Amino acid sequence: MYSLCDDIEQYIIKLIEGSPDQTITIQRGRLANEFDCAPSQINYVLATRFNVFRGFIVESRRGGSGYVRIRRVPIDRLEPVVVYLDDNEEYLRESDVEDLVNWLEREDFITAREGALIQAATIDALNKIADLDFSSVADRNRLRARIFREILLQILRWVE
Amino acid sequence: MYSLCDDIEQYIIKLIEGSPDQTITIQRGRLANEFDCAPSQINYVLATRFNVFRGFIVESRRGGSGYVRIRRVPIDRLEPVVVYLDDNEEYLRESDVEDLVNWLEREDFITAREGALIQAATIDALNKIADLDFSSVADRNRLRARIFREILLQILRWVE
DNA sequence: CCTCCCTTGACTATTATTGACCTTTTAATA
DNA sequence: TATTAAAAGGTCAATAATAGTCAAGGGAGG
Repeated sequence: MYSLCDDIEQYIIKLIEGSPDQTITIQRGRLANEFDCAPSQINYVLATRFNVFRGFIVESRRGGSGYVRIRRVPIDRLEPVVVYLDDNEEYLRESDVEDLVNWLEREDFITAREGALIQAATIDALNKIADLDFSSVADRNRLRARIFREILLQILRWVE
Repeated sequence: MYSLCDDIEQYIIKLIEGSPDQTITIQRGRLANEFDCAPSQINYVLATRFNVFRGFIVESRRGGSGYVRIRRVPIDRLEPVVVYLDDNEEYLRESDVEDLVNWLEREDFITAREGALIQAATIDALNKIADLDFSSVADRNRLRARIFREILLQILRWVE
């Protein structure tokens, strides 16, 4: 079954495989033109085939001489933790953060200093927003989970 | 994908790196002439790439023998940044965070990876809390500043 | 039919570039 | 000295060039 989507995916993958650093930089408009499709089709392909969970990261810039950069990165065992955070958003207490950070350190996913940074962002900072009208425990836990989640995704994406 | 803007930026950076005191003095008109562009283009590059958040200070003088002086400023302590965060809480936009993080990286206060973690916590995470009834821009900026601030304090406290 | 992808297009957001007009400083000259 | 022209640089708004988002519709397989 023919699919434009798959075509574009294959095309991009070929480009990446042919690049020395597993990174390509393209222009959305030009690519859309080559495939004679709507530009947003490219976004669809990027969102469904080149997201972090499939081991790619995408950066872009709008405006004159804008671009889309696609990079292949190795993925590892962090994914399940992200899923856990998604499922348990409103129950992520401070102590849970501490446990997770300890685990991440033990598993050598993060350095001790990075662990300290994470705790600063998800514990200390959230203890100092009493004035910000954001007091429900569940909401605070959710906020904590979102911050933690994004940090984890960042670790997942990271390549030296 | 050619970008005049990026070209001018690179050119200026080269000049600065080749100067003994990280300072260069140029003439807007002459530079604009070299790049065959509108003089105000130079102002645009200065405003977007060489502002304080990115660690540069620009001074200038008009009139006969006018000039534009661009200086890369080292910071030796993080406290001024923390003070800045306290004073400008409600105006700390995403782009300010990006610029500050880049600065911190260049000054070797943080690693590139730590920079990525900070951005995850203060940008990505805050873009995903629309449902958390926490939508005022100023409040969001404040929250961003608090998180950033705690992370910085953590870095300040950190000893290997 | 129903669902899940795919595909499109209208609308939005961001970044770069240019040009018209304004301000400041210096230098020549009345 | 006062005036004025020339030589800088500054500001701002309009336009162009990208990319992003979102909702609606289409079609193939169950």
